[in-house]
Amino acid sequence: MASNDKQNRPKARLAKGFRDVDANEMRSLKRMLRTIEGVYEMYGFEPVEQPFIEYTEALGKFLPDQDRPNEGVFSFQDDDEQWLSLRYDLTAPLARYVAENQQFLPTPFRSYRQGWVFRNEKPGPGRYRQFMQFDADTVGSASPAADAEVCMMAADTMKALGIELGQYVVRVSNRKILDGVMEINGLLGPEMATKRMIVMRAIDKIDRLGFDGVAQLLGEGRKDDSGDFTRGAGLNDRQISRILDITGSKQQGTGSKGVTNVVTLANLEDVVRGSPRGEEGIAELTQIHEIVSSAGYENNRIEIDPSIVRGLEYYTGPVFECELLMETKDEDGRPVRFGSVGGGGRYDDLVARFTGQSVPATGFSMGVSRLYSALKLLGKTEDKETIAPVVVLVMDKERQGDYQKFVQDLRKEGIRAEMYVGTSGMKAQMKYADKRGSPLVVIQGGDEKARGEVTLKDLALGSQLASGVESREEYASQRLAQVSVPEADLVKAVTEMLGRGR
RNA sequence: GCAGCUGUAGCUCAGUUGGUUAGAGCGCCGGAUUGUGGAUCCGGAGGUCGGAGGUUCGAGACCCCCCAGCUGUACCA
Repeated sequence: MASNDKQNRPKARLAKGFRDVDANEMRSLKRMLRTIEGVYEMYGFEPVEQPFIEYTEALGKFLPDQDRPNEGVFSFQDDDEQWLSLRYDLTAPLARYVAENQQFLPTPFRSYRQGWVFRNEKPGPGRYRQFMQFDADTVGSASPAADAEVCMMAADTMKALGIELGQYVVRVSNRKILDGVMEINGLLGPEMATKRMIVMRAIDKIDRLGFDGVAQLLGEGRKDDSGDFTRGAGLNDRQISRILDITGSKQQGTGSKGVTNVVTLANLEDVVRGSPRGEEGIAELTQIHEIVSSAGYENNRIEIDPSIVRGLEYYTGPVFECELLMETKDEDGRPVRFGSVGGGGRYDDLVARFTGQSVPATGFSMGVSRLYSALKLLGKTEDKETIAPVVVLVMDKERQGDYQKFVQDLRKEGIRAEMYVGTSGMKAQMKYADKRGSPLVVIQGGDEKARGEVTLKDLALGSQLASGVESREEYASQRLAQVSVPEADLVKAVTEMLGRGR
C-alpha cells in the first residue's frame, strides 16, 4: 500500500488555481450564502440546482473551425465520444434548462442558483480556476422592469451583507448606446465584429488604464510596463473621441461631482443623436431609472454609468455591475480596491440558440468568492462564531462506554462534544484538545471515579495562566484552571464554564 | 502567449569576492513530567541546495538549456 520508494511518492500539493476551504471559512461562507439567498427568496425567485457538467455543445464552447472544445473550459470525452465540459458560468446552463423545460415553466420564469464554476485559465491573485457564483435571472420578460428589479436586488444584497450605503454602487448602462456610437462610427457590419470586441474590452479597462490607455487601445495599440504590446482597434481620432465621449457623459462641466442620472441621460442624448438603436438604449435606461428612483433607489445606489460595457459578447441591452467602493489594506499593508463583485445584463438571444425563438432574459451574477474575500478583509465575516467541541479524555480504555455517556449527555444539552477516538496517552490527548481549540476537557480517571467526580479543565484560562509561569517546578506543581465536580453535575458545570468564557 | 523576478529542511528564510562536514527561526518527534495541552530547559529526526549540462583543483553560488512558482500583461466564451 504505502510506497517506500521516495522517488515515486506524489507531492502533496494543491492543483494550480484551486484552493481548500477550511472549517472557519466554510461556516462564514455558508452564512453569507444564506443571507444572499434570503434576499433572492424575498424577491420571489425560485431555487434551481444544476449539474457541474453539461454537454459542451450546450455551453456553446467549441473552438471555431474545430471539433474540440475551446481552451479555457475544462472538457473531456464520454464513452460515446461526446464532449462534456465543466460549466464556466451559471447562465449558459440556465439557458439550456429553460429551453429544455419551457413547457413546464411559468413565464416569466424567475430563478436563482448558486454554485461552483470552472475556468481553465491562468490564475492570479484573487483569481481561481474554481469559484462560486450566485446567480438570479428572469427569463421571458423584455420589460426594463425586470432589469430594474435585478439591480435593486443586487443593491439589497449588499445591504443585507452589512455593506453600508456609499460603500457600494450598482452601475447600469446599455449595450445599445455603444451600438449606436458604433453605428455612427461605421463599425456596424459583421466584418467589424473583431473591432467591436476590441472596443468593448478597451472601454472595460477604463478604471485601470484611464482615458489615455483606453485611447491607445482604440487607436494603434498600447505597450504596458512589462514591455508587452497590445494591438489596438485602429480607429481614427474622430472615432476614438466619439467613443470616449460616451464614458464622459457622467460629467457635468468641469469640477462637478455628484452627477445625477438625469444629467447623465441628457448628456447621452447628444452622443447617440441620429442612431435609433442608441436612442432605444437611452429610452430603456430612462425607464430603469424611473422605476428604481420611484422605489427609493437614488443614484448613490444605482447609478447610470455609460463606461460600463462588460466584456461578454452575448449581452444585448442593459448591463450592470456591482462595485465595492471602499479601500482597505491587505495582509502586507498595501491598499486594495475591491472593484466589481458582480455583474450581469440582458441576453435576449441565449435561449434562441436551442429553440430558434428569441426569449428575452436578464440576470445578475454575484462573484461569491470575491465578495467573500472582500467581506473578510473588511472584517464583516464573523469568524469563530462556532465554538470547538468539549473533549472527553479516555483515561481508561475499558471505560469508553462511560465516556460516551458523558458525551451524549452534553450533546443532549446542545453542547458540541466528542470522546477522544485516537489511541494515544493522556498527554497526547491534551495536545489534541489544545490544537482543536476546545474550550475545555473532561477528565475522569481512577481517582475521580473513586470519588464519583469528574475533573473539568478550562483550556483557554489555563493557557492564559501558564504564560505567567517562569519555572518548571511552578508549572508542574500547579493544576491550573481545573475543578472537580460530582459526576451528576457534569452537564451543569460544563454549561457554566462555557458561559463564563464568553 | 509575452515580459520581469524567484527556486536552499514541512514553513519562512540566511549562506561572505566560488573554498572543508550547508545553517537559523518556527513547526514536528522524544525527554525533564509512567494522570495534564499552553511557559521553560535538553535532545532528535528531517536536505538529490528545482532538473540536466558546462566552467573550475573546487559550484548552493558563475555560464547555458529545461522545469516550476510568483508578479505584471494579454486572453477570459
